[in-house]
Amino acid sequence: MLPDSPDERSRPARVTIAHVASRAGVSPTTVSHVLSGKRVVSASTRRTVMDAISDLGYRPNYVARGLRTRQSHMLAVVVPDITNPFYAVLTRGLADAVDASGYGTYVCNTDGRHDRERKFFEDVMDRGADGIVFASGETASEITFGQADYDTPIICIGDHLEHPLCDAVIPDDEAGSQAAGAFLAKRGYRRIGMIQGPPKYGAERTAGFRSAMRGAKRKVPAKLLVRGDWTRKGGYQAMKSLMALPEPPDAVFCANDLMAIGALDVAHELGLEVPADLAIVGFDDVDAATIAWPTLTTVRNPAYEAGSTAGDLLLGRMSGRYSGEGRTVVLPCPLVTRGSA
Amino acid sequence: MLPDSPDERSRPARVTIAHVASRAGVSPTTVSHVLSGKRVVSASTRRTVMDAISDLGYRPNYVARGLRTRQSHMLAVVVPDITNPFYAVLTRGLADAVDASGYGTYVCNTDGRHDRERKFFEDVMDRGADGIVFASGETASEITFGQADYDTPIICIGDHLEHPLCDAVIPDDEAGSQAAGAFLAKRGYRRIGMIQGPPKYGAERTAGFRSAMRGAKRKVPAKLLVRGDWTRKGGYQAMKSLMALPEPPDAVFCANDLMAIGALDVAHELGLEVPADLAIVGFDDVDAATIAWPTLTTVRNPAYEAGSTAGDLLLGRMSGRYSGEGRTVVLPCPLVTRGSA
DNA sequence: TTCGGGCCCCAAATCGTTTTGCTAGAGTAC
DNA sequence: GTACTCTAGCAAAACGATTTGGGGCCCGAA
Repeated sequence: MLPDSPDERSRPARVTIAHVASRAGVSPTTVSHVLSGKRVVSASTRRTVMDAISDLGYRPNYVARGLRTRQSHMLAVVVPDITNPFYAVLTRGLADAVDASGYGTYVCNTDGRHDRERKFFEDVMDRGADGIVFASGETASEITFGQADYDTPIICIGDHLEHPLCDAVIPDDEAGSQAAGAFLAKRGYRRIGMIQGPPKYGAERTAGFRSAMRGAKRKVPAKLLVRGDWTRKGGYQAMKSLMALPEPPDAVFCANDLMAIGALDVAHELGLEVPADLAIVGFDDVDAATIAWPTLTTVRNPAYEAGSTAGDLLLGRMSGRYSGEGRTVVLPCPLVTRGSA
Repeated sequence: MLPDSPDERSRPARVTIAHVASRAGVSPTTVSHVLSGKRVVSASTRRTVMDAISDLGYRPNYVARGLRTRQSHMLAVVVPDITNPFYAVLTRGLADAVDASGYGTYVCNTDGRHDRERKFFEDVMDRGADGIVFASGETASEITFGQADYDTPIICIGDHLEHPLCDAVIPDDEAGSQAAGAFLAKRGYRRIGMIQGPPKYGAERTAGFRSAMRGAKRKVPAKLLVRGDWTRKGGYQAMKSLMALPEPPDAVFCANDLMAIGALDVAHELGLEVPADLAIVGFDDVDAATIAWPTLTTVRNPAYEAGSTAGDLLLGRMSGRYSGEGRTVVLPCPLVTRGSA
């Protein structure tokens, strides 16, 4: 079959506001006004215009509009990896919050790399995003945003940022971790250990745990505090080392669910009963927490709420309803008890 | 603290190509040419211009550029729900494939609703997306794209679409399901059942399974073919009904992993040994498949590859390297054997 | 009759690029 | 000196909307 008739000059030019205007016998100005409602036009003219619009199948060109109005009605969300359920849910929360106001979302995966964070930051600025939510790990604050006159609002998730227009929404990691520790203590576990995140990360989770131990008058030997790299495998290895101790723990708080699942793996491997022989608590409450066996007791990290409050904060600034200095909202991280502790 | 000095007219106007030009003592045209390289400019002029650019911190305005060139360097991906790991991974595959070519991705969640599919389709057209990948469930083909002269390339994932510029990438559900069925038969299971998707959905998976049973000379009693709604709970209920049969199955193929996990739930509940008493096979190979206990034998649905081939197809059309009629690439779905069968 | 004031609508400038001719000048060849 | 070809740069017209300062027209009041 041949591609098409060779002479297909016939492709109808895109229909613009000018076509509508000429068909309706009015000026482009008037068409614009019936569309935007920024000035009143008589009912009869409005009808004529509307008819012309639907006859011609006119659709406004957002790019042209954006050039003039300096608004893209697009938000950028910068995350380490959309494949990570936490960020996927966060993104969804954001999208849902702003969808009704006509904002779409543009997603960037940084893999936690600074160069990519920076590149995407510039990319979305140049694209004219109306707002940015920055959730790229804990490294956000290290980004240099340059000294330019950014009047684009920015929200940081999980971290602060020194910038006048920057709001922050942060989960209350410390309180959540404290609740987890207190829960284990109250359940009567004697030797409670923790698998932390890598050095310099997740300090609040460790702090919350320590505070809980202090509150319960429990000593926590240095040997019972080990580190993992957030992955299932890392959790597995860390747990292995804990269980190899002369006096292994009878309960372990893991700084995230993936590592907790790794810890569960070694419990299975060792033939231990969870939670009778060994209790395990995670952090995040990802989907997998209910799929693991036994189901994982964990601290809920409110990804969806984080995304949607970010959206609300952004909406507030973009609409001009709020224009003060940076706000910070902290989200509670409740303990959810299931089978593993 | 007061908002700012009251008279802050001082906000420096955005620096445009004209500023650069005047600072470098050349015309905007020349600046544009050094940036795009579309015409040659002398080395000395180029240097002057580049210096002016970095002195002023000029950054090109993508919106204005897009208006003129009719390119947004943005791709839209329309999925039911980014929260679903399958679509998250697909989106990531797409993003990775096109990132190097300077394309970004705009994500739309339809929740499988036709009205939203349609709305987002128009939205991304009006936004001037350079390409669209449509992965919104199995309903894509029912969308009416209108008769407009869309010269925007579209890729459908998992389904075809009657449109000259539309390519399709579809996973080989049938072959994958057949492999799963054949595997169970070869392992010597006697009564093999299946939990299908809802009516009218996932027909290929059922077909593959039936074909495998025919090939292995196994009869499959109608009672052993039940339906679920893709969810864990649905799988749980379907499995319940299967096990309540006078002659329950000793192996079950589930049309997706979530339902397989639901099936595992009832095995646990009934105290059955998996796979000794009961074998279970899923479809998709989501992350959770390796978290379930025992780990799930399943058929791999290549989400990442689907996304990245979609990206490649798009790149081919957008660059003009290909402009023929709709292509279809089918992706193999290999069986991955783990603990549950 | 004139003036003031609503009501509708229009012309033209603008947003920040890219893309065409076009031209001035410099270098050859005859 | 003429004719021709390059080279390097410029002016101006797009691209498709929004925005703003007017300006007819009509009506009622002075």
